[in-house]
Amino acid sequence: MDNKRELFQVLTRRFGLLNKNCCSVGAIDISTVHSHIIYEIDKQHEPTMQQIAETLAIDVTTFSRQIQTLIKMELVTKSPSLNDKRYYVLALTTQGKFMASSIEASMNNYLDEIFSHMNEFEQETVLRSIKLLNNAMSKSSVCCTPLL
Amino acid sequence: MDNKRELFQVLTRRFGLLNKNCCSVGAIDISTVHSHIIYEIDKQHEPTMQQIAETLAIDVTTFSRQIQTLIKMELVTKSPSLNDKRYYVLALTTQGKFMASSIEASMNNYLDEIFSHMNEFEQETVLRSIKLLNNAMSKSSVCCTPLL
DNA sequence: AACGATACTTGTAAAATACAAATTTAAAGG
DNA sequence: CCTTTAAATTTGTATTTTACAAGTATCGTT
Repeated sequence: MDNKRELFQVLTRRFGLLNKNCCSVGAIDISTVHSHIIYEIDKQHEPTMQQIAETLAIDVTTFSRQIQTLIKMELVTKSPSLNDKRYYVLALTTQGKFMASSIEASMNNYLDEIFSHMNEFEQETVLRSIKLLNNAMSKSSVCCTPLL
Repeated sequence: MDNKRELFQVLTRRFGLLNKNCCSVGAIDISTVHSHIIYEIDKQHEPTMQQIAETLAIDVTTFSRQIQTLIKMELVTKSPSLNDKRYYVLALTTQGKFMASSIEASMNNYLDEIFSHMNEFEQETVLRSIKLLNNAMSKSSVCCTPLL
């Protein structure tokens, strides 16, 4: 009964696809990575570059250029911190916030649709299990170390 | 209690990391995509280029070059089908099979380690839930359409 | 004021991606 | 049997993504 790996392999792919399909809002099309960046900037309180890069386990130099792109797209702003000019504080523009909530909405739609193929009890079980799994992964040493 | 999205967001990232970390076997370092390709070639019976590309939802032209790389690395072979010369049949070399089973082993280690942070009952529940989720996703229209 | 440490950016070069167009082979229609 | 159409794969080209090494600017400590 050790098809654990197979289950995870398929699930991983599906998640990848879900994230890929998630992010066309209106005319603007956004990459998976960008959507994760926007998600985190929205979630964290006055995050700096490094904070987001670390949360997402992205190389800082790569991240620096990704932010440049997002700024050009007018979704994100980057302002030098007043206390310490080495830091930059990231924030979403109005358009960026709109994008974030659009993605949130479509992602919720996707998930609701997926969950609609299960009964009430199964839905509960699955959600609880994902929490368990997340928890176990956060305790694990082999993965996920750079993540919160 | 609708943190469904958040749960999935984090889980997606962790899966990504797990896959990233999975694939250094000996001196050879392999990308996430390549490991998925090797996994599928190993799993499917005499698969063609298009079959694998479709299973993994990778653009065929991109896939063509990825296979070229894997052939150069001597992990994969590509032989023209006898029935229909338009097709190529993909297979793993001895080295490729070794790579596949090495990744399999290290992936199982990772998963076991993660599961070790849960009790017997939780482990059962989580596994069952992942099956449920996979199943629900396969029925869904919003994601995963190109996947089996 | 000088030192190293920290946050971030650029130089550069490799790899990944995808659209359009080409190539080869097979199947179908007349 | 020949022509046309379709299918599987490759190349041309151009963009994007990535990451290491090295750079710049600022801070804290002494």
